[in-house]
Amino acid sequence: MIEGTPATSPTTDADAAPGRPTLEAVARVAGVSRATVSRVINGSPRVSPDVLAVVEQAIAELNYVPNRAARSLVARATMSIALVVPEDAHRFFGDPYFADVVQGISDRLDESDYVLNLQLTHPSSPSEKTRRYLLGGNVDGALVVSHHSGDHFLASLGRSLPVVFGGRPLGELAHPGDYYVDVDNRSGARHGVEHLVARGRRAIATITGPADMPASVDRELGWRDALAAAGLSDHRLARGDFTEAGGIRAALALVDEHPELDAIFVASDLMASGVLLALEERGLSVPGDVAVVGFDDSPYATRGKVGLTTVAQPAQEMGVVMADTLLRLLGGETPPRVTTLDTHLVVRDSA
Amino acid sequence: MIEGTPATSPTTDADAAPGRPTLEAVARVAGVSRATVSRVINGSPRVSPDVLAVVEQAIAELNYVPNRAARSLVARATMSIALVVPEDAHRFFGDPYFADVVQGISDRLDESDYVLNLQLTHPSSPSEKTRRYLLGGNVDGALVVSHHSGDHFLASLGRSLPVVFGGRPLGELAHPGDYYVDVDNRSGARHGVEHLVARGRRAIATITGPADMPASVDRELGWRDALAAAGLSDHRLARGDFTEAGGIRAALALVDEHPELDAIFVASDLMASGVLLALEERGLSVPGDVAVVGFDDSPYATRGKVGLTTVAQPAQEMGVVMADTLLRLLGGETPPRVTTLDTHLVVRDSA
DNA sequence: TTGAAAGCGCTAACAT
DNA sequence: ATGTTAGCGCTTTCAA
Repeated sequence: MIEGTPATSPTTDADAAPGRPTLEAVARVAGVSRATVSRVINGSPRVSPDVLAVVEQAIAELNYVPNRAARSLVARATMSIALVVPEDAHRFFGDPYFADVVQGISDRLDESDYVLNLQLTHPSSPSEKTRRYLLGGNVDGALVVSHHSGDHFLASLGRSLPVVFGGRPLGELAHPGDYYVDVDNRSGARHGVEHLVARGRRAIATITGPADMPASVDRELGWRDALAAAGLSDHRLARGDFTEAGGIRAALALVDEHPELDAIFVASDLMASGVLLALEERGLSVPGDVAVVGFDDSPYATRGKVGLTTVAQPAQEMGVVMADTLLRLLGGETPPRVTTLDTHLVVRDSA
Repeated sequence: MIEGTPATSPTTDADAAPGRPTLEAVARVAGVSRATVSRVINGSPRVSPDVLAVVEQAIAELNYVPNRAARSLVARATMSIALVVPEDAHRFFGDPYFADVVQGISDRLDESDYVLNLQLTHPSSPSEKTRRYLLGGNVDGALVVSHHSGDHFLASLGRSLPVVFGGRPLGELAHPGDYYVDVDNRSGARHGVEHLVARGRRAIATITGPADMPASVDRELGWRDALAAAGLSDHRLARGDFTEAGGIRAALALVDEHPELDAIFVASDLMASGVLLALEERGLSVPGDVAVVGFDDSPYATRGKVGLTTVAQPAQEMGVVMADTLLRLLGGETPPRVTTLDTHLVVRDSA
């Protein structure tokens, strides 16, 4: 089905098979042994310049491409890694953060010989097929990208396979040997809140994400850190769910219960976007009445009328580092088990 | 080699290798030949019930999983298909439409033995690596998901490999033999505009997408169809870019240039979301002053204060059908070259 | 119905 | 520096 044009066939053999050229065909054309061709392909230094030229010529001529399966079989490596996404598709694809992470992963992998196998799985329990796939030696390693990490199978996957997590695995699901790259959510949040304090705000509330997500927990901790350091009260808290609608609900609840609040630190830009809507609804000006600081520096930060001051996290770099860490692991190196990426504050209008 | 825990080893051989069990190991345990085990694995009917039971028992006992590479080598099939995404990552991941398509693809593929290789490429020219990958026999087929399809390499990919496109390849880039699944953008748009007409609107403008996207072109055509049928003028048109900001700009330009307009048919919900913002900015009420109909029925349709009346397209089904078509192609069947999915109008507040 | 044997395309000792 | 030779784990004729 993938017939190419026969083009040039310098050999005298009568057997010209129709399929893709094999290493053996190259060897024949170049007039050398298969081992030599193999050496050329794998960049061995033990090849004389002239032979190398001849072989490369033959390769080009035949448009030869090594057969991955054959190579994998003998090398006992699949040269492919899994991108495990234990999230609802909308959740995942709708989040600019993931877009950046995946782009970073893809970019880094482009420089390698590995390919990416996409595994969309149910958040709380990967399918039997996925499990078998991951454990069945079909990939050399895996990258797990998710906010959740609430699943035991994935949490323990690192014991059977080289795995790098995006974001710190949470609590009991974390294993001492886990590799992961995370952003410094806690200090990022702290800086965001400190900015609020520096702006003279004193009644600073927060809207967190779900309690089962490490990022939520850490950002909440950072909020408390800053308040404690400034001697401020940390009793104004509402829990959101990282959606815009959730942000609206939480903000409404917050202003109703704590009418005195003069600032809100929101754990994500998407929720902050909802907060802005809710505040407008209540006739509260931003940053006049209430200052708002978000988290992510996603496209949502600049979507509304008032630019969102937010804590930027290097999502794409996160992807790059994740891929890089796994690649080094697969290469037999010993990369750092934990990499923590820095955040930085982006000041716009809202605070 | 150092012996691990012997566990169960009914054989008398002294050579227990430590790696994953091979088919041969299963054969030994079951006391049959490798050929028989192979038959069992591949569901051959030529196996007696008792032997089958014994072999299955052995497989379960050893937790045997066939080696993909070995299988691919002999079967001359990789059992993997490429998901080619010639879009900017943000564009792609930020679009709920793609989320659904990919989910659909993934769902359908989960029922097969194929895995998905993610290929993020530059919209206008896939990297050399991607080209070699796709053409080098590394995948059995490819699924191209994009709004664009402005690239020649991808457009002609179908000649070297079974390929199914998501969305009709445009104009000169289309090849007679191409397989694709598309939604009926033209009639969908027409119905949307007809709804506007039925609501008594007469000065109906449109905001289109980029001219190089088939979906844009078709929706514009549908808009014209409806206007022509109603004897209305089709001179109120602004070109957008399928982004929210673009929708805002286009809407602003439209109301300034055609203050008399009483309705806008917008080629995507995301842009329509921007349109709603722009209209509010100008103090125009929806649907009071201006009625708005979007396209997609994405989450954006219900995000704002006023629910968006929109033309729903079955994005997830599109993914399923794409995958299904490719699978049938790979299976030697002859599925329809073109599948056109229906749209339907979802009436909310905006029109 | 079952087994024996011959590869699929490649790499990696081991010779030379 | 280059060639020879064994497989990697599986499927598949061909016999029995």
